[in-house]
Amino acid sequence: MPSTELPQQMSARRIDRPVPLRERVYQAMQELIISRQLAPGQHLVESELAEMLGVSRQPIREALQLLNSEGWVDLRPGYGAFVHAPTEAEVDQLLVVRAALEAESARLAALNTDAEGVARLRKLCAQGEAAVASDDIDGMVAANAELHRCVTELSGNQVLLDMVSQVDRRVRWYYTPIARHRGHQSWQEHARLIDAIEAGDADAASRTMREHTERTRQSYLEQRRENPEPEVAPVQVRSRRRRTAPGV
Amino acid sequence: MPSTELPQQMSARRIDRPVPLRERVYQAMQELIISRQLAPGQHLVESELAEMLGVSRQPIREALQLLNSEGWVDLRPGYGAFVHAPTEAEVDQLLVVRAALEAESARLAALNTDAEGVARLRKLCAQGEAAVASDDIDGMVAANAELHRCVTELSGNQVLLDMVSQVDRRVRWYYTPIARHRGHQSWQEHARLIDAIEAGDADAASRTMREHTERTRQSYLEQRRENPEPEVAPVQVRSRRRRTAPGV
DNA sequence: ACCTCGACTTCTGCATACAGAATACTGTAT
DNA sequence: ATACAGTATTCTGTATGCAGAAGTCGAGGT
Repeated sequence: MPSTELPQQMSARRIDRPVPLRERVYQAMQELIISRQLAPGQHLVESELAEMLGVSRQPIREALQLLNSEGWVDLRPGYGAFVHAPTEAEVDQLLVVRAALEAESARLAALNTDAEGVARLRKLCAQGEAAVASDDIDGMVAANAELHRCVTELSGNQVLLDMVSQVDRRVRWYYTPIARHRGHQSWQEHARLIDAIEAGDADAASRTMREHTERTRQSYLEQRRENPEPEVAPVQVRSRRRRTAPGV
Repeated sequence: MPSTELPQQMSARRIDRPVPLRERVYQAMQELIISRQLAPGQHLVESELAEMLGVSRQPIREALQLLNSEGWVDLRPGYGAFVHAPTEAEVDQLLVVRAALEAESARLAALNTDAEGVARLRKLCAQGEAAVASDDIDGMVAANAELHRCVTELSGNQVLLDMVSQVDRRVRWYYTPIARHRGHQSWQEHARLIDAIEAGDADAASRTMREHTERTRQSYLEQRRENPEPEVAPVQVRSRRRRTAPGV
């Protein structure tokens, strides 16, 4: 029974409001997908998920709706849900969109420039360079994500932030190989980007960000070409198929 | 491998598959919101909607999830759903994002330029100009929407198309006054945009689109300043409050 | 051996039911 | 009159049940 009392220690929420189950299911499933425990293409059976997560089908369904609207799973109306399997073309398109949105973020951030924000950026940049120096891939990825997010926050455009975050989650899978591929250069570009933002030079900031994300995209394409399908578990069969009980 | 892969059976896509109830509810509610029959800020009670539309609460809930993820309603976890009431700042931000995405669309469309697509654009442009000539506001809005959509389609980027469509639906409310405000000039700009796309001049196309959407945004801001709240029904009370049932 | 037809299984879609949470109301005290 | 507390009520969140549709498997015909 899911009536398990959990110590409501999440602070991001309003005072003591229980996080809806659907949201926890959403989070859990997103992580299962990112970690490949739910493989791309896999058929998701509601009752199995319900059992696996210890809840009823209802919150599962609602979470699936959400995951669908963000491109994590595909819903075939009469049939079921499938973990979305992004093609190379699709990831490429996502990176193009991301490039456009982030270039706009940088432009607006430069127009909104503010000393405190620039300081945050510098700090993150330093963290990233440190990660490069110690060859810490995960650290690079993390600092990179935070830095980009910070730029978008500094744009002051909440809609933009939501959108970039959404796109970003969908391509997060692909950052690790990219970071491995061009870690050092990437952080030089970040430094120049911050210079432009600090100077309030909107065009330069936009252009620098665009070139930066464009190189990231190129890097992805090269990586993928060298390593076409990065350990994609091949559709890991849905469920043990109970043979029809032979009556005899 | 003696490929016994099912040949035609693969397209077993029933043409008359029954549209899921949740989707019809989604459509219906979106139209109710656009037509202001459900007013911004209004509290949506699931059971009332269910009764109004003649279905159970389940498809209502699923539709609400969808409407929430697209910004049509706000979901307050413990409490309920409310028709989203966009602020001026939010609409402005949406228009900024739209400008960035559409500029990218135009850029890509110019790179992908193709005679057949340009012909479609020209035709839509002619329709729009005809609508301007006959002072047909709705015609202008429709032709405008189709033209912009067409440009994004020509970009060849499906992700971009999805994203632009989503943003576009959220600002559709505001197109009519804008069209009324600057109908004629708008179509001159469209013509120049198409020229740039036809010429394959990506920078010009991008710049033209950006200036165009930027003027649209300015037009919105002016309009809104003249007419701060375009007939927003003020939160039309939720439900007749049944006095405590007087028993027998 | 291949294809077709038919029944079975399983799953989704939808409806209903129940418990807890949040709100709004009412009465009382200051 | 205002503020506060207690109570009542409504609504959401979640679980469960049921019917129909989609897919699958197997048998029989060609």
